Amino acid sequence: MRLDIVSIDPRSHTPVYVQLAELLRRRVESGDLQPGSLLPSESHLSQEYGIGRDAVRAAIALLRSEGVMTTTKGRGTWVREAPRRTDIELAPGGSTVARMPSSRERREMDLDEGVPVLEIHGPDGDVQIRPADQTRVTRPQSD
Amino acid sequence: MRLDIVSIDPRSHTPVYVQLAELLRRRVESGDLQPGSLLPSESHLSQEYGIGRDAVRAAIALLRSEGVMTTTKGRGTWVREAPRRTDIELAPGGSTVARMPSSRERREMDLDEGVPVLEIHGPDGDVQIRPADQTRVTRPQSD
DNA sequence: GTACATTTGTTCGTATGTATT
DNA sequence: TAATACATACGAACAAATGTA
Repeated sequence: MRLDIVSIDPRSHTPVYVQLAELLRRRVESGDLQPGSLLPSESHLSQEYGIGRDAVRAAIALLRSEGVMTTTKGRGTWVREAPRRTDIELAPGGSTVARMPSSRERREMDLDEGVPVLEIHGPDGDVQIRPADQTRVTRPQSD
Repeated sequence: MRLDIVSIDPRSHTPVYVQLAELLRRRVESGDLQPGSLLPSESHLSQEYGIGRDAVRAAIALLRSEGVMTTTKGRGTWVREAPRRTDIELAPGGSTVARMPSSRERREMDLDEGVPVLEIHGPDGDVQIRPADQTRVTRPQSD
């Protein structure tokens, strides 16, 4: 049973698209919208909430940038299913940093929006770049 | 050898806003636009390149999402200055993953757009969340 | 303290292009 | 082919934040 906010107030000081994003995020977090499930179309959401299509698109873009949703042109928007993470052992003397990929890297590695990359540096200056949503960097209990 | 794009072709199959983003990114990478420097206003860029303001905003939004630019309402857009990274030693038996922060986390930690967070898990289940652009996770050469 | 100019933010309207079913 | 859905792009208007005279 849900008592969440189900309508949007255009007179609020909070932008309409932020309200919609929060509403949708809450539905994901509560399990009401399961990973893999399809969202209503932009036009549908636009009409359902009585807001402009730009606002719907902005809300979805925000959630995409957080890695919560993923959109396919001509098909629709889904709640993103995060892939399983593979453990990578950080070498002695190694290090790792995270950052957002450039557009080119995102294209070449076929990354969803809102997915960072991990730069894993070995002790000899070698660098490995991996999708952050598929990676967990570990250090073993004892060497 | 590639000649840099210095103008924008509205008939190209590459979207206008992507062309502008690439153009600006190249100017940053080449050092022509230094970190900390102010971009021309959206209206100025719109007129200079003969494109709509929406396209300019989309280009800048793209660069923000990559952590390249940062924008302040009412003031302008700057080339982002990345902070210095602090080393965090990954504990034996610990692990770390990277992801994008939620809107709330971004607000609470005062993170720029396009900045991931690192979840640093200790061996005892404790979790530390740090801005990825200020953090380097290391493992010492020998324990 | 006010008023103003500048700049970014939000929203709507409209049109066209591209991808999928 | 047709219908549906997302992507790009233009214009326009007003709101909100900032800095300055």
